[in-house]
Amino acid sequence: MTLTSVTRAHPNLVAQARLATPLGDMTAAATATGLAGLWFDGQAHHPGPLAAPVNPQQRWLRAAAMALKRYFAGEPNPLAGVALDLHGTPFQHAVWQALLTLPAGATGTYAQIATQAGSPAGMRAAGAAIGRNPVSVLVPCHRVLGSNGSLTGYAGGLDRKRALLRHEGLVVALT
Amino acid sequence: MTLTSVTRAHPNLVAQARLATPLGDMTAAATATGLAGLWFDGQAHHPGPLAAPVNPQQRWLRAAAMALKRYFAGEPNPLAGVALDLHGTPFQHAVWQALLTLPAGATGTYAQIATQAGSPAGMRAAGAAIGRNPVSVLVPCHRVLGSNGSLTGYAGGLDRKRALLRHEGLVVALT
DNA sequence: ATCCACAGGTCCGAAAACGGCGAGTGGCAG
DNA sequence: CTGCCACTCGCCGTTTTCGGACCTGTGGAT
Repeated sequence: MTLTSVTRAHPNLVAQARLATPLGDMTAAATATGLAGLWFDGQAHHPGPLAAPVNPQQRWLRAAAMALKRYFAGEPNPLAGVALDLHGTPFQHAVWQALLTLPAGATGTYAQIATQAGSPAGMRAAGAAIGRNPVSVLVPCHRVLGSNGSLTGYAGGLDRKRALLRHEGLVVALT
Repeated sequence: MTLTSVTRAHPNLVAQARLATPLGDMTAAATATGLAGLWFDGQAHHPGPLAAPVNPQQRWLRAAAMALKRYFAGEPNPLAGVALDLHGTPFQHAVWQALLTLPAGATGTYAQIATQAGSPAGMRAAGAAIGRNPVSVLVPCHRVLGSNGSLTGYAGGLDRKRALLRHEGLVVALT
């Protein structure tokens, strides 16, 4: 673990804050350039305690708070005005970028995302990359389902995935 | 488990409504093209809660309501003016189509329907397909009996099957 | 730096199980 | 001999289960 520990968290965070949502409290983190992370408490791949100072007034953290508010109010395009500064491998960036093309109320499959990310056979890898999405909710990794329509997984727990989809007007049956 | 997240009902429903009948309340669903489903509460293979908005004024739902009324009033050909837009496999479509050739007061056997559907040896498969008939009552799956005359089964319960047949003037003994 | 081994996560095809059946068989009464 | 059950077994489309294959990310070793 000598050098360059990657993806655990963004290398140059400058601020963090706590944000409350109908689905539980979250931690947000930002660099000077944009929003870098947004995690539910205790979710999978949570980066753990952050070094950055708490500062809810930081530009991108305020923006994130407003975006979340807009999202849960059902407004379209909640990410407007929020810059993202994500940290990951090229493939991960491609995958996360693909996620952003899914509008609210729509869903995609892992295979679809993989194709869009330039690796049509890499659906499993896409699954892994999606699981590591650093910005929950706003980067809509919850809109990706298995090719048979099953929920298959969510870092924040399947309950939240169901809730998010339901909030977007989709009818979710079970598991 | 491993269930699909989106309901396995017709993919593009646009409206649903509740309809009352002498045999119990039903849920009806329609696409823009025609009536897509009609289920007794709690019947087997009920699709569960539907995504479509409630709208009793939708064209095919009004048509279905009138058709049901005509049926229970004993009028012939109650389906006149009602378009159907059913969702199923080719075989299922063939079976359901075959059902529509049975006039009120007449009965057929599973073997007969299977033959008519193009699969003379597939009576058992026909039974399964008939059980999944999405439009109860109006698509007369209740007019199919075992080759020995037994009732054998009905998604809405044998009591309703008996009642429907009796209403059509048939003398039903038992089982 | 580079390489290698391993873990994680989904799709797809084949195979088996599951029904709203019928026909054929064999045992028992009448 | 004839008729009636109870049982078994073959049928066939659909659904579900299961195992294998593939790509990337991580971390330790060279």
